[in-house]
Amino acid sequence: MLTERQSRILEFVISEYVENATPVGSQFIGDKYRLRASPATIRHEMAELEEHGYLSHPHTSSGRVPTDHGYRFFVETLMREEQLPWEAQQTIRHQFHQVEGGEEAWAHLAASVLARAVENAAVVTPPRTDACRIKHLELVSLHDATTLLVLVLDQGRLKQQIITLDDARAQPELSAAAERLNKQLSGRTLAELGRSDLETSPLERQVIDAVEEIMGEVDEGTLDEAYLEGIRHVLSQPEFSSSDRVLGLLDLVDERNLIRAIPLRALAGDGVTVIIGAENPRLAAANDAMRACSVIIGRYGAPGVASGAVAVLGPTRMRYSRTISTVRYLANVMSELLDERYE
Amino acid sequence: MLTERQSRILEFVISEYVENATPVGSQFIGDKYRLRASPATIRHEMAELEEHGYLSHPHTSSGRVPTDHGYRFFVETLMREEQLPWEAQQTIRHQFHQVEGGEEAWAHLAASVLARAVENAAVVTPPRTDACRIKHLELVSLHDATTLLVLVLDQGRLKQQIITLDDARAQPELSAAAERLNKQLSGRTLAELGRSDLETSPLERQVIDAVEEIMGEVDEGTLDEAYLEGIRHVLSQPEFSSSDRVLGLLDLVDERNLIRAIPLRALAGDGVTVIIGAENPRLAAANDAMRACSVIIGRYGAPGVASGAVAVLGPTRMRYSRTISTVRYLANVMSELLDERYE
DNA sequence: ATTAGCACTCTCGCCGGTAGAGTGCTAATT
DNA sequence: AATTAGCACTCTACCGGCGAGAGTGCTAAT
Repeated sequence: MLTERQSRILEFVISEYVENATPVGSQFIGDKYRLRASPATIRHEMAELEEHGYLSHPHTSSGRVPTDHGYRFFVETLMREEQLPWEAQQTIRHQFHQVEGGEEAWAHLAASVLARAVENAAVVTPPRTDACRIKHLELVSLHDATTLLVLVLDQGRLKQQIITLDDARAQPELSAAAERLNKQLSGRTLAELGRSDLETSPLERQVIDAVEEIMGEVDEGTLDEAYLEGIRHVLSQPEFSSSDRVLGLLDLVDERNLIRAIPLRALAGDGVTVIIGAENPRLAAANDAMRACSVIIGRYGAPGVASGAVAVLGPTRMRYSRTISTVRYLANVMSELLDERYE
Repeated sequence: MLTERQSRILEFVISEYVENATPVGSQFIGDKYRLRASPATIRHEMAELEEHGYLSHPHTSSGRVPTDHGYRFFVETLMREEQLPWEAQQTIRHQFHQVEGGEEAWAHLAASVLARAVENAAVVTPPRTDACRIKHLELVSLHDATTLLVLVLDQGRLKQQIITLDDARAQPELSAAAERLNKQLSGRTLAELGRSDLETSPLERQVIDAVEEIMGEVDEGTLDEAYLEGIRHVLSQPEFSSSDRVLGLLDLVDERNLIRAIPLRALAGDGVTVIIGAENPRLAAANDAMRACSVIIGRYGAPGVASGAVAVLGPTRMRYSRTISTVRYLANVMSELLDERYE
């Protein structure tokens, strides 16, 4: 494995490269970090690190650059996760008290806060449960047979759908139907809905169909609802100065592909996951520009009750320590707030 | 004013520049458009056009480029608005039948369709009325004193807010309160809410406060709800190849500034409005990159009942005829659909 | 194991030269 | 009076060469 000195050199190269985005040379490292070794020695060590795949060479005679492998080693063993400064913690907490809105607004806010905190792009999904339950439904006549179905699910999720009934119905009749359905359906999940032992009128049947459809979508947990903020930060980094790379990343953003590409669901239940560069084949295949990016993902909420994900997307050349602790902190804050709000 | 030939030359320069994004010279124009005139003559005319401010010169010896003024003249007098090809019309109509969702989803879809159709960025706001009316409200107990207020407004708009009551209340009590409030408030606007001649319990008072807050926001017509799609198209144009300009535009996108900067509200009631380059001082001041952009805005819906705006943002070097007719067509389609859905 | 020394490589910025596109002006033509 | 041919001029874009600088890899000495 790596000697003490090699580790230190690797660490220095990474922290230097992260800061300046330029390949770093042996002399510079020796000077700046007061290693008791001449440039030649450091070169020697660097060559060794390169053999092990931790560093690489843009071309014959320029300084070293970390590889994905190098970053991985850094994250795994070299880096000590910093405590998020108290001030930063306060800033984040403070911003959450600004808005009292639905969960969508909440997730949106979180994405925005996170993007600002880590100066990279951030993705946050609103909290979702695995199998949601009906809490309440309501029918409101809009116009002729056009009717608004309002569905309140547990954890305060709210869905609406406009349905067109077979015949026009007056509001009192709709209200009566809604009341009957509420008695029968309240507390049920989608699965329990299916085997409907309940006798139904055609009107009620139609409403139930719509309810099933909505709950199917919700259970499926469409990631299209995720919020993305702050791509601007990523694109302003020097590695994306060439315009084709910019366009590559924008493709992801525009078509919501980015969000689909990030395998939020397939994560270890807790803790923070780090995906560096081309490590995840799905991401790398999705887009060329992604190969120069890392993704840090954390989960919040309680699995099985209500949970969501927060993620940061940035260049591989990223301040991992800072980013990881911010993601972890934000996930914790969101879990707390979620707890406060519902049982 | 301009002679016949000058007009033609101006038209040619614009159409050529729009297509190729390179300054266009006298010889080229003469060759391609079979003008019965030598390059020298055309140069002469171009010099005249430049004096009048319709064309300009990147530097001493390169072809001409249209100015904002030139585009304006083109849009005003030279251009004949093309009928949108039947095929394009069908494509647009077709896509609208895909989704039956809330108005948010609808506006989002429209933005996406429009962006694709004109290959530029598109902004669409969901339909809003000037003064909305309460149709129905509902209270759902979530946890202790934490309660979800669901508010159905006219035209099927739906708002939710989580409120924390002074004391915990059971669901039956909440339902009863909701029913009482429905009887009293149904059909009222925000203004009519204020002078509440109605006697209220503390619980009801609290709910009414929340309702007022929500309706205030809705009436205000927060443009944050607008949907933006397709910036990618704009940024891939050659005029945005330099990365600082890219960042400039992204600033707008990211912070929703773009949407705020576009003065959707301050428009002539009907028809399509065209803002070219720096013509609108607010836009030009908002962002440097905007000076190279034009905005085409159309309204849909019936003013006073429910209306919204659709807009396209693209480089000043844009296919105005095509864009304008697409915006107009889309606005008409959306008006129709809105009519169908509600009275 | 470390290091000094040295040759080597590659980038980057700079200079100058050239080809090409296009203009503006003037004087001749219609 | 409008048009045009002719010509000098200007500016850009591109290419090759050159030197400085940074950094490496290797070898031989410590």
